[in-house]
Amino acid sequence: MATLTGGGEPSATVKTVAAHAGVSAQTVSRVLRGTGYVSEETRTKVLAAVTAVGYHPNAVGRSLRAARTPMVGLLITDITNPFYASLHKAVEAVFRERGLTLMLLNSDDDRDTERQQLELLRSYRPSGLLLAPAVHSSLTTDDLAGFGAAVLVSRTLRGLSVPSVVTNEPEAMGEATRTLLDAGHRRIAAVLGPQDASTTVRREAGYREAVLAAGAEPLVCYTDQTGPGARTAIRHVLHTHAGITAALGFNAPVTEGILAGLRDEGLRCPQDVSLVGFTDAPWMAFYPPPITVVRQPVEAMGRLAAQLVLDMVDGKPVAAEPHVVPGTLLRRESVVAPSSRSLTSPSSTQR
Amino acid sequence: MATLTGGGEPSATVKTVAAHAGVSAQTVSRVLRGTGYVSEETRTKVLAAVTAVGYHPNAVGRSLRAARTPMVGLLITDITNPFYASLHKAVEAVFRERGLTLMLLNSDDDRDTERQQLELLRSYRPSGLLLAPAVHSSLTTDDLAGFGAAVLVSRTLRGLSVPSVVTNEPEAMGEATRTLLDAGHRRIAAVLGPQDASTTVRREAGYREAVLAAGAEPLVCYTDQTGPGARTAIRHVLHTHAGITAALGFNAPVTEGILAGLRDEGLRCPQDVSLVGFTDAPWMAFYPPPITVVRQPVEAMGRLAAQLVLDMVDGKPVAAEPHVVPGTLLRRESVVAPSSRSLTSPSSTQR
DNA sequence: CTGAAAGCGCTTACAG
DNA sequence: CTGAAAGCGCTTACAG
Repeated sequence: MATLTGGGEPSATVKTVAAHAGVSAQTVSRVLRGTGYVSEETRTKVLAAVTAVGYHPNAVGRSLRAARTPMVGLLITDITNPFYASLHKAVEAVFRERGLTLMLLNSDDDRDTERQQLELLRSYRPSGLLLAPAVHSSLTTDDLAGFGAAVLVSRTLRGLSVPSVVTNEPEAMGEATRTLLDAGHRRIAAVLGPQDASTTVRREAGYREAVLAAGAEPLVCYTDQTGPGARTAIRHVLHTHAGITAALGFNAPVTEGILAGLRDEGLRCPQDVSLVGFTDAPWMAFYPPPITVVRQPVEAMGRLAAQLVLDMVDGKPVAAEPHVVPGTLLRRESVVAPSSRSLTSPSSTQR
Repeated sequence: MATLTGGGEPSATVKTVAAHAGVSAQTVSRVLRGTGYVSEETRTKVLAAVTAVGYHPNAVGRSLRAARTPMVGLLITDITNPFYASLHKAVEAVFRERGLTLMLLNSDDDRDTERQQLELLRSYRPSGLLLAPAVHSSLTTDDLAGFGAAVLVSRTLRGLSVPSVVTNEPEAMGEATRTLLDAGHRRIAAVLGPQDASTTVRREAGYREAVLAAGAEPLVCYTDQTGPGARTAIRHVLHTHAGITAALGFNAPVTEGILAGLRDEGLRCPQDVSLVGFTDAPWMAFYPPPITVVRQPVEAMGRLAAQLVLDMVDGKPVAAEPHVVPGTLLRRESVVAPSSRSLTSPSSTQR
């Protein structure tokens, strides 16, 4: 059996290069950074020496001297949520162009893990931070001092006076709800995220306002915003509240969970239960039926949030009020008029 | 309008703490790292000083002295591919436990971006690297020297003699193909990934062997392994090859794209075209019909790959041969016997 | 246009 | 059990 172990000969430094080129270390530094005047001859000599000795710059040395690392943290709750994966991709593209590294950190939506990860990030002396706070986050404005540029994305947090980028959740959720009301639905279940998350609060507000304006009764349940959680939740609400003919999904995983739960109960979408999701996913476009959904502009949110961080890094003033990027309702085929089934109890259709 | 700019007062260092506690800097260091003998009294004094002056360790200083950063890179092609998102999550969990930071890098499946990102990672003097190489990667074993511990995940690369973690792709793909053959299908389209990717090569081999053993004709097409790419590809192959009654999807996004393409063509799954996917996704379990799929053990692959890096970091020997984690076929409802439609041209069903 | 000196924050030998 | 000294690799003033 062939085996390998971690190797590692001492690597070349600016000094090695300097010695090889017959110049000083800071001349090497000047050539590499492209700053200050260097004669063309010296420049060529140095570059030749760089390849000759196989020199690779050491970011750690540079960062120590510069007091800041050209790195921005992105602290989210779960990378397997496609919304955050797309957010990471959009943010990374902006930063890469500017020569900044993006460091991804997972909080698992846990308050202590969040603090721990933030402490880790802080130890690298990053230039900035993009943060989607954990549900019961204990972070304060003081905790975010020292990150220089800090910006909230998607979720906000009471008492954190930091710029933020969000969607027009109340309006978008209101529109989604009215789509169902207009189709004739009166008993519409809203399957939301964690009760105290700002995203839940804002989306619930839009839902309640629309439902109450139509003289209907709000039917909400809270979940951990995962598919399995939503699957259990929708089944429970169907059993405890008779006559539900429509549902609203908090995010893409929750919308998945609702469809799974409906299937568990032997209910069809949209014939038995109409559905509107919040946050699009590729499969929703060709699912039978294609799912009507509020498209969250995740790329735009990511780019804007990244730009705010860059502006703050550059010392430009940034508005402290939330920056709102509007979502749009994509009308597909998962909403139809309620059927007569709505009058029978769901348990009668179970096997 | 309230405005904020990036702040940042000079932060406390070990010296600040030392002065406050009336001890030396390296005593502070000893207390913080928990190494060597320190009297209980000194220890208490130092810890009090740490909170008093608001000290936060600087990883940059530590890394410079230690020559290695407690950081491992994970270089993948696209974080919005759920397989890689889950891989990141699994790997991160293992490393977090060991106090290692995971740094996510995107290559966009581009050879130059891959080199660029690797160079960036190298500048941080990381302790290791987990790599899913780009399709036309130009990396050599030499390029990976200096990363100490390097391990390939999911994809391998000819000429790279580095430990790797893969699935039993030929066997699993063979089994998936035989499921379709056994149901009576003879014209089975395999919608694969990029032609030169090791994953494509291995899965195609399993497909071809099974098809040829059954005396049928292989029908393969290559894609960029994204949903939109697969959507175009399946439509094209349906038009150029008459009588196709079944399809095999290379990964989750490709399986999505196949379903979208079938819908475009007015074809139903499974009545008109049976389907088997490679790599599971949550929505596949309750899609109508639930999709039969080869489940890739992504968490197990991630944990194993992470463990190999840890072993190499610890100087333990690691087998250079590929480490194979077996996938399993999940039989759901997207495979049925071919119908008579198979005798009509797909264009006749278009509107 | 180029170089000698100092220091970023930390930890590793080496002395007491 | 504790401290004075040196140095990790780089870049920033400061001189020539």
